[in-house]
Amino acid sequence: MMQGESPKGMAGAGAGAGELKKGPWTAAEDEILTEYVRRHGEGNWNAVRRNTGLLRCGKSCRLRWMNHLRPDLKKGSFTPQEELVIARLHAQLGNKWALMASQLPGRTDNEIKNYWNTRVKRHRRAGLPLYPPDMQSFFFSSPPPSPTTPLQLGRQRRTVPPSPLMVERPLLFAFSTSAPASPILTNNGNGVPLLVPPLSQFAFPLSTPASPSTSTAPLLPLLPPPLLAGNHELPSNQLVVPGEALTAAAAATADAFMVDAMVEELRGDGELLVAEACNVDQCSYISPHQHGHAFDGSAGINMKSEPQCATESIDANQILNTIPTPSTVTTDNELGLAMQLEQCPLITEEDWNIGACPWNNMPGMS
DNA sequence: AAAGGCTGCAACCGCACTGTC
DNA sequence: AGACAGTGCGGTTGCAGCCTT
Repeated sequence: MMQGESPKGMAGAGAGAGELKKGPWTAAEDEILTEYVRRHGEGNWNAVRRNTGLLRCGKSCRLRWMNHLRPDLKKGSFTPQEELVIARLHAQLGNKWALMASQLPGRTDNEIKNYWNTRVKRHRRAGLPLYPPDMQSFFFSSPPPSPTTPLQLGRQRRTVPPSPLMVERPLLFAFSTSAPASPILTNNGNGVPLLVPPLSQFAFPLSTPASPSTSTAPLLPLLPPPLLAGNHELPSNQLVVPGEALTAAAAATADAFMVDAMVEELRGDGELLVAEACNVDQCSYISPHQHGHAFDGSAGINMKSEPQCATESIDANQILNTIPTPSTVTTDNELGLAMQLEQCPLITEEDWNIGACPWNNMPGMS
């Protein structure tokens, strides 16, 4: 029985006036919606119903168009490259499906979300680490938090969910040696304490060994953790730095910028094309309080301003070597990673490499 | 061959944000 | 300033098809 034809969902042809149909879309409905969008363009989805008689709510129309009818959608399963991008994006952003989708042309947030949730289930069942080992070691000096679940996190809407890299991002920053203030002890939402340095201590010191004295050009577009974003509603168990808050837009921009660089990195053939090394003043994460331009109030994904920066190609080892090791920070998560990796001794870096042994060749993977 | 379990995916739901009046 | 509509997002649900026993 089709979902839309179930007694519960039946609100279509036979339904009373004003009733909205639910369930799977029919080809005829698709046709109507496609034709409407072709004529009027996207947006104003509630008008679809008014103008076409389609018994679907605006949200349903939008969803159908965005996820299935858009002509630029890419069909089929994810490529290994895409899977790697998703894993990396998730490592950096957490469950920011829309932002991730914006970096994967032709893919939808729903698609990515479904893929990832499936992956989480598989890996959990198989006792495998969620992220490739190189990412575990690169992004996390401690392991990524376990996949978010409602039980663990509760409702987190607009509260800057603790994405793995958000959680760990401070570790990728060098602290200003001239600023002795203590890091702020906060919480990642899972009850795991985090060390978040005051914003004033964030710096971009990851200069290349070749130019160790020039600290204005970061190797990676690493950004202050959005945990500090003042416009975000933070969970009560997270502390903010008063007066030194980034705006949500700035934080989103930061993520988008970082994602761009990451995708760029993946596009590089063999060599890790890492960063568009920027003068800090030119980078778009700067708070609008400091720079009035470049912030139009729109969300981050549309604000991928092209930094006016020189591009550098840097060997990955350089980056790894320049990332400060937070030797004094040991969390439950770190212990967890050690245990997790120990439990999976057969999974090597090679196993995760594209082509060599894609994830879907792993045990339990189809 | 049949039954039950599992998986992938489409769609819905509720909340939050944004713009307009 | 507040109400409202429109939109976006992430979590969840339910179903069809496949797989296993």
